[in-house]
Amino acid sequence: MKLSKKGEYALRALTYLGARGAPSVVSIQEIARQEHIPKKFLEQILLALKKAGLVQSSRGKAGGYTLQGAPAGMTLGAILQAVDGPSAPLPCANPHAPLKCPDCPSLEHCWLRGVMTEVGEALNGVFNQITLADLCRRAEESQRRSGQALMYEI
Amino acid sequence: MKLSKKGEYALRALTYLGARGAPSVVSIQEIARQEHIPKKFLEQILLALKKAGLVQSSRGKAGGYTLQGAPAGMTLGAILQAVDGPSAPLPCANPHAPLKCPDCPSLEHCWLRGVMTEVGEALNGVFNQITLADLCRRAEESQRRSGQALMYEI
DNA sequence: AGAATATCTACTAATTCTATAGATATTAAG
DNA sequence: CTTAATATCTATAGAATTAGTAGATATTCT
Repeated sequence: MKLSKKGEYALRALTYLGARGAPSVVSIQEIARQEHIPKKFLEQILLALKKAGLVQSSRGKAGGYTLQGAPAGMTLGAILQAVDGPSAPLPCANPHAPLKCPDCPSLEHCWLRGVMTEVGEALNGVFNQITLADLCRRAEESQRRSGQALMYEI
Repeated sequence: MKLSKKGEYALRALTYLGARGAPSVVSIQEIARQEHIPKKFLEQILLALKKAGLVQSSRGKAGGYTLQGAPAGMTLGAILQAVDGPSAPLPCANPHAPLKCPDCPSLEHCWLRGVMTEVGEALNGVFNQITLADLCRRAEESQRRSGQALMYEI
């Protein structure tokens, strides 16, 4: 239920990219500075986002990251799964690759499985209805209200 | 989004109580044995459930625990909150007692707050729509199918 | 009095999460 | 061709949370 730091940083970084409007190339360093995220940690996060196909990167001088695709097509669920890995309430409640829970005698005997699979799907539904576009919109509203940059710039 | 062991054990224990039908008194030891839960750990869990008003207890010989109220009135949300404490995606996204997140300059400047508050409420909605009665029903179905006791009895 | 139970507090062990370190590869520019 | 700025990758350390254990006390029934 609690958003992990990885998740939070991923949302901040992607929103920062999204708020740039046209797909511009932004370095890890810039994002880290502006959003107060440890640079080396952000490295790993952006790498995970890249593996998931949510951002593109270019190396070398003047390299950096760019959003891959429109913010409206990038759900909270996809973002969090990219950095935190797939998540089900119980190992056996993963709809795609159900695993026997360590304590259960077998998949079939776990009576929590059915309910928890449904719960997990309902939770995913929540995360999949919110997109990066929503986050960007909110961030810009907030920026307009305060007259300040996204998060920390004063 | 992963169910904690405390949460899982709480659900199992309460379902065990609920499946007894009429509010009968059951000892920690019996629940622990039948559901394969470490006894001392279960102690703490039942104590938390008692503090939250979800179970009653009686001490002394022949003492034990009883459900407080009907299973249909006991939501998954209430159960998990009792053992794991209140939970919001971010500290600032708690609808009742919002706290400044460690990294944020202030509550007002956090543009994640609005979205995350909504997400948290949607997630709570999911947990509050499922009750112990649902779990008991599922458990009994499972039991009928396999001809076995709730979880482990063979 | 004795046996079986719940209650309470403190502590230890295991696991997961967060962050850092350091080496390598790539690219642009001078 | 050298330098500077960047991404990439793997390993590890440090911190925090979760899971589980231990032991003493209080209560109740027989």
